[in-house]
Amino acid sequence: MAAIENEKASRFPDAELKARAAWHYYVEGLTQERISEILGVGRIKVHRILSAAREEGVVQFRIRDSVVECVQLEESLKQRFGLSHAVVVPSAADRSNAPLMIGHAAAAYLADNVNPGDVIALGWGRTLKFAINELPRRPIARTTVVSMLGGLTHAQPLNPTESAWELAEKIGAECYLLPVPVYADRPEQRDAFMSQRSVQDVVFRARRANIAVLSVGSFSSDSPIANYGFIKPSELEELQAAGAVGDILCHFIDAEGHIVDHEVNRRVCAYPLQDLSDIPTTILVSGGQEKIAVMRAALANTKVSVLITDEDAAKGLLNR
Amino acid sequence: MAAIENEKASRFPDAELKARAAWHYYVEGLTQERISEILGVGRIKVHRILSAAREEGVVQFRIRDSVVECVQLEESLKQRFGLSHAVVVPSAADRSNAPLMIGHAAAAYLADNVNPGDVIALGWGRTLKFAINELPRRPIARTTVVSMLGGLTHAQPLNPTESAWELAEKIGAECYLLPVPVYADRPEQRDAFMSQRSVQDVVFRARRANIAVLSVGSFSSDSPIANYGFIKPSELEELQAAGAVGDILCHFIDAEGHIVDHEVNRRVCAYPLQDLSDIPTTILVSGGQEKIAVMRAALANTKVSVLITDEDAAKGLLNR
DNA sequence: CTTTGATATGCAATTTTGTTCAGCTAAAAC
DNA sequence: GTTTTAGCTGAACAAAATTGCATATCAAAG
Repeated sequence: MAAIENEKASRFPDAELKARAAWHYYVEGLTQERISEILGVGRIKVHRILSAAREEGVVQFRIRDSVVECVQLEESLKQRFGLSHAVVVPSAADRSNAPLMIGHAAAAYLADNVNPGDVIALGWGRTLKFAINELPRRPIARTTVVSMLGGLTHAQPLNPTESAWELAEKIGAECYLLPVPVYADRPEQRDAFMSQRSVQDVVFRARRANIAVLSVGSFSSDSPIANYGFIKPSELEELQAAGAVGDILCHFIDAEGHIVDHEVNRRVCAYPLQDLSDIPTTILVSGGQEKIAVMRAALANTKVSVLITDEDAAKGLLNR
Repeated sequence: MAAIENEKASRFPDAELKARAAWHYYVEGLTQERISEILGVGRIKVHRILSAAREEGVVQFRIRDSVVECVQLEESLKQRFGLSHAVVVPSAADRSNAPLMIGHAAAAYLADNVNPGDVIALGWGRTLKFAINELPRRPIARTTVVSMLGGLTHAQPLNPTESAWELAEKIGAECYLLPVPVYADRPEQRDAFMSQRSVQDVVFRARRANIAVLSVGSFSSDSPIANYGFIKPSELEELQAAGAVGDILCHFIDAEGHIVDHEVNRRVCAYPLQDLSDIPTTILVSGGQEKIAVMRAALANTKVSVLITDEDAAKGLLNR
């Protein structure tokens, strides 16, 4: 139970200042120096306040006109994969920024599409983290957030537990977490964990969710699942050798979207992949070149209703 | 009928470029130089594209956390004036920017509160122009915009006709205009104009609106009504001598909100002030020191349900 | 073919913004 | 009382954005 400290404490706890500075800077168009006079703080501090405001999503940038090409891709994706909705954003120029861009779009989508009373089942990933980060902190009545994944033992900045908690806080939701590690040490342990009453209870709640939000992971070197070290490099190789192209909800799947037969997949403490079909709306948030294969796999064998992605991935998915 | 040319033609008609540049700049955080490489245009052109994007409201800045003090003012205003809703934004540091800030808030409010099927009766003013400008260009089904004011004979950039048209275009609404000058030369002419079938028809439509959006004008020197010259300086003085504190829907009113008895008020071609009560939701969008008196007057004798203003004005209204 | 005028482009100077680093303060530990 | 540490702060520098101005481009008119 130890270290889930809410490290949220921002460097500038004064929301007042952040909001005021943001108004003067972004809306009124004043210079940082002028703002420093008005607020009576140093110019550099104004700069830091503004940085923090962006960082924490106090200011949100919204781009209204969509890019023509992206709109066409959205249409094609909907048709090709039977989606009810698709959002395609321009690809990031720097590969590593893809999660930022897609997360931004996901935040906008969620802000518009989460309604009072909704129950959100949440996956995990860098893209989702960005999405949650950019979400407005506006309470939505009677919402619930349920994590579909166990937590990390060594508390990391990017953590299913942390993400669920942060989302819940933003929209003022009740929050249910899986009080187990995402990967048990051995399959029998997993079974023991999962059969616990408290865990079953959370899984049951997830099953009753009306919205699932999740992303997929690839084997690329900067993937968190590869770096955090709870899967050994040797296991990653074995998985790839067994045909895995990536993971969805921490289940490793092959190119057809089927769960690969490997011990790791028997150690995962998560909402069962095949049960996603019980959730009416499934939102898949992922993009970037390196995710194309696993996204195609996920779309092939998992019911996805909404896809939020970028141009690169959209094109890749459509060019078979 | 002459010169209502839609001068909208922006310097950068390519919405594609604007949207792409905005994504890379504001969301991805790239430098303008980097973007110029990606888009294959000059660095300075990128800058100009971004300016245009802001200018035309392709990028929108939204500040989520509100300023504590402003929230308190909102509560007080609601109580004091029996409003159903109030929005208070920080005051602009430069007096002349007040319309920018308040317009921004009004745009956000309208974006959230205009629903399919709504009929919007529209007033006129610089603040409203900014609001419309910042509104997302997103069609809202079956909406209608009706101008509550006549037009200007010498087409000016700031013009009731132009504003209504622009709003209609943004939300994909049908648009009805009063095909007469806002001030007739003589009272009898006004009566003749207003009794025209086409005019009556538009006024009738305005009366059936469910939302009225309007602002008030003061006598300050930078007020458009003073500068555009369709009211003579001598008349402005007479009006003030007669107790007028400003105008609402181009009707000049005294401190109690009653229409001042003066010829100018018998020449105005506009939706009748007292008939505002026929419209369920009336949104008053105005602020800044110099508008306090006329805002108080308007609130005293006109049914206002929503007030969007700034700190200065809010404080002024509350300190009697 | 040249002129004219309107528009677009990029250079260069200037302003604004971002970053790094060393010093300062104050609370906690010794 | 001194040391340690963490957190701020702003000066100085580096990078980026902005603006005025001169030049280029192109279409219509002469």
